Amino acid sequence: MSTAPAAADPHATHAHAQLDLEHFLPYRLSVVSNRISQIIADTYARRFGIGITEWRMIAVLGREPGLSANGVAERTAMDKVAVSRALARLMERALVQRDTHGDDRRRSVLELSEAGYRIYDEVVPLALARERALLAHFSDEEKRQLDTLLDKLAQGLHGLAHGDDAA
Amino acid sequence: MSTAPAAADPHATHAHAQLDLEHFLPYRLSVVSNRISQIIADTYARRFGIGITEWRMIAVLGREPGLSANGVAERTAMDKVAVSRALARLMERALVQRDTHGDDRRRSVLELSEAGYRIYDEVVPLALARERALLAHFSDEEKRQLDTLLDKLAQGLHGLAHGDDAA
DNA sequence: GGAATATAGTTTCAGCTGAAACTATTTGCA
DNA sequence: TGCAAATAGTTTCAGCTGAAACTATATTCC
Repeated sequence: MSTAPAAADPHATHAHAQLDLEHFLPYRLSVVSNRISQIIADTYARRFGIGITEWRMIAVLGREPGLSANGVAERTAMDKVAVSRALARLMERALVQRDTHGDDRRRSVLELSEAGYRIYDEVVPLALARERALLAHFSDEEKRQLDTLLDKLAQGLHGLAHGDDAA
Repeated sequence: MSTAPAAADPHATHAHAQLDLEHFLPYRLSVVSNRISQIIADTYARRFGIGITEWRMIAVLGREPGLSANGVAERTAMDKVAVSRALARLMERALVQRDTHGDDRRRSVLELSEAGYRIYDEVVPLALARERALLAHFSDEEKRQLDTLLDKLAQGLHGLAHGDDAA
């Protein structure tokens, strides 16, 4: 906190509780994460005309063809409404083909079209390059740490969700 | 990648590029961060009827009374439209008072009302408790690492924003 | 077999969001 | 002084989002 100009009002320094947003983990995480997402989304939008949701869908379908819409939702942390809408957009542009599952006609069977794979093959190296750029100044040790810490944060969330009255 | 079921389609294993969303940093950051924000937002909404934007505004005004709307925007990483709307909601509920700056009548001078401070004083300890809960299983060393790594990620972003054609 | 329940996916609705346009005020400068 | 440009903040508009309702199909259980 090098530049923090001390708050002038007595309220801030006396009676009241204190919390600096800049040092508050959920805030910092959110800011960093949203900026990264925004930068990436801009690139995808400009170059391919797709949003984050579409990109995620293309990414999982490129790796696991034949997934159902629900399967996509599970693997992308998106809800089924978002998946349904992304699917509609992708089908409109003929980037994804939909079939119906033989045994269960409620279930869709999704696969990238040739055009979809062309985008996939272009976006994936770009995404990986972005990730490398993001981590350009990280040592191998730091990358490992980041990996571990993110996992640990994710784990901790399960317990956190319902601790509403505990303080 | 312990549980990855090998993709069945030849597309996935041969010719095409490969990227696992689960191991892709921007995706993981986004998922963790959004889940944390969601959990916190739910709590604030249920207990105080305020959203994340309002909470951020209350947080900075509690610490730095007298900020302008622009000052709030700078300190919360929100854009001025979001600030304007959060301000409208907070004033409607009489949680924030607005005055006009003497020397520059465009500029607002914002401060929490008594009711605003009451919420601030209730929310701050709750937020800090949430943060502690999130980091409950982190050693001091891990907390330091997380701090450092987030800073480093944030720094790296400045250079990333315009590297559009580089691959 | 057939009613009740569950599941896959879509649509509707109401609220949120950012970009751009707009108003009001101040600053810069001839 | 007075006009052009900049700044603070608000409003408008168009698109995105999640919850809930809805359709269609499948499963359970009598």
